[in-house]
Amino acid sequence: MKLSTRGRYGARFMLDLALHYGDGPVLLRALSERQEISIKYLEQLIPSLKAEGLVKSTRGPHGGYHLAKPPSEITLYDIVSTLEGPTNLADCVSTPESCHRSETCATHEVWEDVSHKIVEMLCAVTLEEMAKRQLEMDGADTVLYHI
Amino acid sequence: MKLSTRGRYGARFMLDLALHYGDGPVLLRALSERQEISIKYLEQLIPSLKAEGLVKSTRGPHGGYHLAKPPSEITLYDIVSTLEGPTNLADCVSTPESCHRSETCATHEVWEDVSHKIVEMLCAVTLEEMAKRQLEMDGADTVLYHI
DNA sequence: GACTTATCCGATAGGAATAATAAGGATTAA
DNA sequence: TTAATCCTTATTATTCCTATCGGATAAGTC
Repeated sequence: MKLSTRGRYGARFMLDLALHYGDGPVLLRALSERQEISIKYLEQLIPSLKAEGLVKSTRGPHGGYHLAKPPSEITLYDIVSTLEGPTNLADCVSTPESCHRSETCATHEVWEDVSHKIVEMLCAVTLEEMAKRQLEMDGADTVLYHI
Repeated sequence: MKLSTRGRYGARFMLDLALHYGDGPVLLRALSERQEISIKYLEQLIPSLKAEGLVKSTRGPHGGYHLAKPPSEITLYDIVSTLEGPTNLADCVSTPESCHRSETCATHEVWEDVSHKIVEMLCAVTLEEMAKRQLEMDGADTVLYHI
């Protein structure tokens, strides 16, 4: 039922890139410090995100990572499914042949229905929207601190 | 993202009881054979379901298990949350203090939103509905076999 | 062309959770 | 007395998660 750190850390990584979209490459070390996630762990997630065409990189000095597309074109579903595989409640949803009961099992149908709705919800959330939300939260904080 | 076997097998166990609701106690050995789940594993799940008031038992000869309430009053959420704990995408949803970033993290808000909607979906599915679905599937099968 | 900076790649390892089985005996009720 | 649940303990394999180390490769910089 829970996401693993791959999906959760990956979402934070991508959100950070979205917040710096258009500013040139983001230095991994700086991102790692902001998000409090080890560089080495992020390095494990990045290849999948690159292969999926969500992230690009620039090597060498002043290099780093940046989104491969505008934040409005990247959804939470893209990120989570890339890093964790199919976002289903049970394996029988994506591979019905994994359980010989699939065709005659009412629970299979229910897992399918709920899983499909979860996919819809994740698809509905874009990085643009998340970045907006983050900026609003940061703004609210600033106001509080200045009282 | 996936449910564990506790939630999935638990759902099958409860659905089987729902299908025999009103017929007296269901013999665990018979249910175990129908559902292809070992008795010993089911015995691990049952105490939680009893403690939550979802299942009752009758000991001795002709004993077995039966639902503690009508199938219409038991939801999939009752079953899954009893057997797997909070149905959240991240721990920070149920226990925000588990991550010091919760208050200033946009991903936290998103996990919260999606998790709440998942809860709503699971609450909307009753055992009565699932039993109905199962009977319809079985009926369809029967028709096919008789062609 | 040497040097530096940063990404890239592979291997590994501890730890936790999951999944399933097993054995044996206590308890209850027909 | 017998058939069933109930309860405890143990064990075992397996997978997943998380994190870290060391070095290879590429691209700018001087």
